[in-house]
Amino acid sequence: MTRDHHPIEQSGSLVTFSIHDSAQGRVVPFTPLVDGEVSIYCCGLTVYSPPHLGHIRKEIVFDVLRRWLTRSGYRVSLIVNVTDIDDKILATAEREGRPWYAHAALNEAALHEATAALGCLPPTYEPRATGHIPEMIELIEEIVARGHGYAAADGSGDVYFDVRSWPDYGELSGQRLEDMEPARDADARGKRDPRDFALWKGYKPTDPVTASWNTPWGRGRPGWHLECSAMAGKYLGDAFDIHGGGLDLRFPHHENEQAQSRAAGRPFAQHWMHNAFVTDPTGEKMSKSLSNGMLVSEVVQRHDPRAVRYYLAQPHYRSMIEYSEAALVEAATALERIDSFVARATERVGEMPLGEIPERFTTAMNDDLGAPAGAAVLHETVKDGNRALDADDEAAVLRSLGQVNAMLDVFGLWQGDPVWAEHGGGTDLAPVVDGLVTALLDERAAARARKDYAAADRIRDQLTSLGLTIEDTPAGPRWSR
RNA sequence: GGUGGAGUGGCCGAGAGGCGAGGCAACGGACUGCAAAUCCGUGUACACGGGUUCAAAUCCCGUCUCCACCUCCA
Repeated sequence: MTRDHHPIEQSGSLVTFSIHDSAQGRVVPFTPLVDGEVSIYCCGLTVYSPPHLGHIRKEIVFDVLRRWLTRSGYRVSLIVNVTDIDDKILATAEREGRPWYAHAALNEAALHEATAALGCLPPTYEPRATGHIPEMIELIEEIVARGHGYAAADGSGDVYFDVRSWPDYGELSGQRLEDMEPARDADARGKRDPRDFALWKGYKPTDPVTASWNTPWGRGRPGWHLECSAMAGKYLGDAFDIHGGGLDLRFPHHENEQAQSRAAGRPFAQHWMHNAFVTDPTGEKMSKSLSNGMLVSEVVQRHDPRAVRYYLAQPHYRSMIEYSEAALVEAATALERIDSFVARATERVGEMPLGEIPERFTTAMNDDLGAPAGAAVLHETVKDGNRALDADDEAAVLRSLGQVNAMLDVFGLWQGDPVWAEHGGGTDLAPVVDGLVTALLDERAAARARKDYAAADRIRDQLTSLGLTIEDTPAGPRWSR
């Protein structure tokens, strides 16, 4: 595997990875702050509910980004936080009658189950908001000391960011302060401007005491935006390369993160990447509240998890995916075609090589993660490989197979990837099944030999009705699934 | 009111001035006992109306429809 070469040396010329920087609204060449390393902070989930298809798309998008940059020779640090304290967690936990932290832990476990099921590598580190209160307090102190934050005048214990003290406020989302809809926040709660946002939220008697921490401004809990700034700073430093997240976080979350971090004197993210949504079957954004069979745990009951991953990874990350069950089935069929080539080619050459990545695939992925164009190259390579298989050109089969595996690996779909290894559990019946099916196929072969096609077809129909596919190849019958 | 995005063949889904990405489905052919798989072949697609250009899905103007954000939503 040639994974360690430095990108600069790749094919003798400078590698030109470009990304769409949402802050600039265009695709720009990417140059990391530290040569050969990429630092990425990606807003994780607020764990008040199990993840649905839309949530998991973000995990897959950034997993593919990370795999691609790693494959390109970079050392990648991917920090994905878990927001384990916020209004919705408190509210949902109370409604469901369990402590907020237990509720968060439960849904964090569901998140991990979902990411593992869909083959996402664990991030470099996954900090929890509640584990970083000291870092948050430090950050607030810096902001206040520089005159961009203030404790609420009403003595509530709230601490706000003063948006009017920060001229660049609105820069990231391309909005001007005066155009913004004034917050529909009826009670100003001691704010200087209705658009000021909370850095820290003072303790309210309706909150559980366990959801509060002591600070120089009194007891309370962190504001959502502040958490991310503090965690990004701790693990990636004052400046880092890429900040990612869902499109809906661009404003206010990311705008606020950037404002408060820079107001504290930290350069913060150099580039912003935002992935688009998965819409629900009515064409609207999938919301957390309606769980109409879109939870990851439900979808993987209906479909092969690798097919689900393919379905979410193949469209461009900035395009909306209009979810439909039919489209998912279609994606599964397309992946089956690839898998079927891999299976037959692997049988032929007797190994699972991870080969070179075709140039066109590299070009596609370097252009703002052009997954669709990359997938097209993948399919064309499968076709090449199938032709080679038909032509008995073993060298060409080996080459195509290596390329296909390498491209699958970038998408996190390579079957040799440990993320797809079966996690044990129960007796492995595979050899038994294999033996039984082989015995039946032998019987069918005998029937065919004596031209008793009725008997032969009966056996095949029987196996087909069990969900197996029987193919007669020049090398004899093979069965799958 | 402000900001951003989208409308592509039966379906999904790229592209962004000239040679029809790719997949799924369909049809024809090869192969097969029949199939399956595979290969070969088959498509006058770019919301609508104007315009610019030798050439427009791609640029400009206008219209319609949809979506997102401006509410602690990936």
